[in-house]
Formats: sequence, C-alpha cells, structure tokens
Amino acid sequence: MSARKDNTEEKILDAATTVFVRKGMDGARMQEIADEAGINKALLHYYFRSKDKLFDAIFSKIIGFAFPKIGQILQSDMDFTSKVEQAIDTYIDLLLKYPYLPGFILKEINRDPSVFFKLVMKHGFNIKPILQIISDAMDRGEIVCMKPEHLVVNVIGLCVFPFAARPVISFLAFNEDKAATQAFLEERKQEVKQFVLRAIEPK
Amino acid sequence: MSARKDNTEEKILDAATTVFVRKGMDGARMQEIADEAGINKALLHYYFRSKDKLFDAIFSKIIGFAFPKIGQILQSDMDFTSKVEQAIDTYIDLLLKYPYLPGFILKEINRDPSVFFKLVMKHGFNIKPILQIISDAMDRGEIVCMKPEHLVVNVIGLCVFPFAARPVISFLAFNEDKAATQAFLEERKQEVKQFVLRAIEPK
DNA sequence: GTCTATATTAGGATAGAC
DNA sequence: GTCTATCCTAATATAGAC
Repeated sequence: MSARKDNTEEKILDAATTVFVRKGMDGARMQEIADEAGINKALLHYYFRSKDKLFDAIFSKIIGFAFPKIGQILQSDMDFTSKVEQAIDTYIDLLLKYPYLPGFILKEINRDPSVFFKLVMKHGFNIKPILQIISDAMDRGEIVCMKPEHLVVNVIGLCVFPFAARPVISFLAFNEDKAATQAFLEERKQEVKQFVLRAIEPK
Repeated sequence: MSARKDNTEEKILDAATTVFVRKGMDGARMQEIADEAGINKALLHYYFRSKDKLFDAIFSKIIGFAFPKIGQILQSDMDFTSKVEQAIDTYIDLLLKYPYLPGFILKEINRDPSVFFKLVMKHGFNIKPILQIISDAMDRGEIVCMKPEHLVVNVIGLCVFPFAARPVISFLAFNEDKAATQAFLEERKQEVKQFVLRAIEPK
C-alpha cells in the first residue's frame, strides 16, 4: 500500500498493515508486528502509544484508500454502462493487488462499526452522488429501473465477495490449486461485467 | 440455532454460539460465554476441555447447518430458473433469521482455513453435483452459458454480501436506521431473483 | 456437576540504560 | 531513537471443596 521503508515509522506502518490485514485487530500481536518490522515492541509504543492507535492509523489509511475508488470513476462523462464496466475493472484490479482487503474490512466493520463510521466521516466519503448518477441513468432509460442502492450493493458484492470467500472457493471448487484460484479471480473482471450488463440492460 | 436449554451442555452450546458468532474466535472470552450461559468459567472447561474444542463444536454445527442448504434445493425436479428462485428465497430467509452468520463464517474462514477444510470434509459437503445441474441447464439452453462456478459465486455473493456488509450499508445508505436497513435486506429476495434471472436469461 | 479460589501464561504497556 | 528488562492486567486453564 505504501512504498519506501527508509525510516522507522514507515517500516512500522508497513509491518502493521501486513499483520493487521492478515490477522485483524483481535488476532494481531504487537510482537508479531515488531518482528515483521525488524524492531522490538517498545519501539512500537514509542511511535504509536497503543495498539489501538496503531490500528486506527492503519484502518484509516485503508478505508481512505479502498472506499473512494468507485465514486471517482462514476463522475466522468462516459455513457453509464461504460462507467459501470470501468468501475468493475478498476475495482477488481485493486482487489487482485490486495486480495486480503475484503476479508479484513468486513471483519473489522463487524467487530466495531463505530470505528468505521468515524473514519468514513473523517474521509468525507458520501454515497449520495453515486446514487444520483444511477438514478439519472435510469430516468434516461439507459438501464432498467431498480432501487439504486440495490444496484450498488449488487455490483460491489459481485466484485468483493469472491475475494472475501477465497479460501472456500479455492477448496471447494479448485482443490486448493493456487493457480486455478488466481485464474478464476482474474476471470471475474469479464464475468462480472457481462453478468451485470445483462442484468441491467433495458428491454 | 438449537432450541431446548434444559441441560447445562445445551446452555453452554447456545451461549457459546451467541458469543462466538458475535465476536469470533479471537474476540470471544470464556468469561462472556459463561455469563451468557449463567454459569461459571470452570464449568465450561469441565464440559469442553478448552476454548479451541468449544469453538470447534460450534463452528462444526454452523458449517453443517449453513452449507448444505443450497444444494438440497437444486436436487428437485423443477425447471432450472424455478430452482434458482427457490434457492435464493430459502437462503435469504435463512440469512434474515441469522444475519450474523455471513460475517462470522467469512471471518473464521480467513482466520484459519484448515479448520474449515476439515469440517467440510467431515460433513461430506460436495459442490460437484451442483455444478453438474447448472451445466445441464446450460446444455439444454435454459440459461446463458458461463462457467458454472461463476454463477454459483454470483448468486451466493448477491445473497450473502449485504449481510456481511450490513453495518456499512446501514450507515452509508440509511443513516443507521434499523428498520430501513431491515426492509432493504428483506427486499433482497425479490431483488436478487430479478437481477439473476435477467442476467442468465438466454437471448 | 457445580462452585470458589488459584495457578499459569500471554500480551500490552512502561522504565530506564545507552 | 532504540534497546533490554520488567511490570501489570486480562484471559485461559486447573485444583480442590462441596
């Protein structure tokens, strides 16, 4: 998510991101983060006073990074279906790069929603404009009518769910074959686009 | 999930289910389970030697309960689209009854996939027959052609995701209005059916 | 079978030397 | 800023009385 590991603070943030995303707040251990960063526990507390504060820093970074993506694309002036296609491409590319994000975000959101709420407000994320763009496309007859909220949930769910459920899919459908699972997830870009476009195509 | 609370073991199982589903393995506390069951910690260890063993019992029960549902419906002899409709109805009804299941299962699956793998094998759950039924429907031209795995993932994702992401949806779309969020989730039955049927309808 | 009391360990946090 | 050593609390687990 971030790059340079020159100074200690960056090393800690990178290490904490890795460990928190893998284990979640409850499962993560300060010792493990220190090991991952190549330093000792005391230094973690020197930079970030507590595990809570360190977690907040990481979670905030991730929410600010993952949530605005879709909204950005929908602001452009393409026709609506092209926007949808591009949003799906962009989002699944993001997930292919950070496949543990969905599991992590869903876990933390359910653990303590209030933490998430504060972050959304802090980052000023707003879903209203997105819903409006969808309503307008429906009014113009570009796509079938439905509650815009459902369309948003459908598209995001189709993108996100396979990544959150990856271990299940890998085991049940591909006998834990890593390459086959990866190929399946990459196919999702085409698959979700086709599925959604068929579903929203006006009669 | 289970009913009678006559004997202590049942009380413990019910309490542990409640707490584990709400907090997950990492977040759950034996004290909290004891409180919920109206007994003390020592008795937990008397019935189930360790937290791990108690968790295994709960998780096993839940996997055996939630996973076979969809497969059962697809075995009947309706036309394929009717089966899909009934599967969606049944599954979302289940989720409306146990809305915390998706978050819990996804969390635990990502925490330690091997635990989940063992349980799937123990319960003998198999996805092959489901994929075969879908392939057959495609061969008969009842629905569009696509990889059956993608269709399964799409349908399950559309059903499950809104429940796993409920706090997000509740906050972003409904200002945390409980009733509005609940109504939205109930609408999913109609919504998902329509969405999927449009997407798989042959041209 | 159920309790109280206690042991044990793990893990977050701090003190203090360098 | 970084380390070693240590503290302190929370949490799992056990001993032993009833």
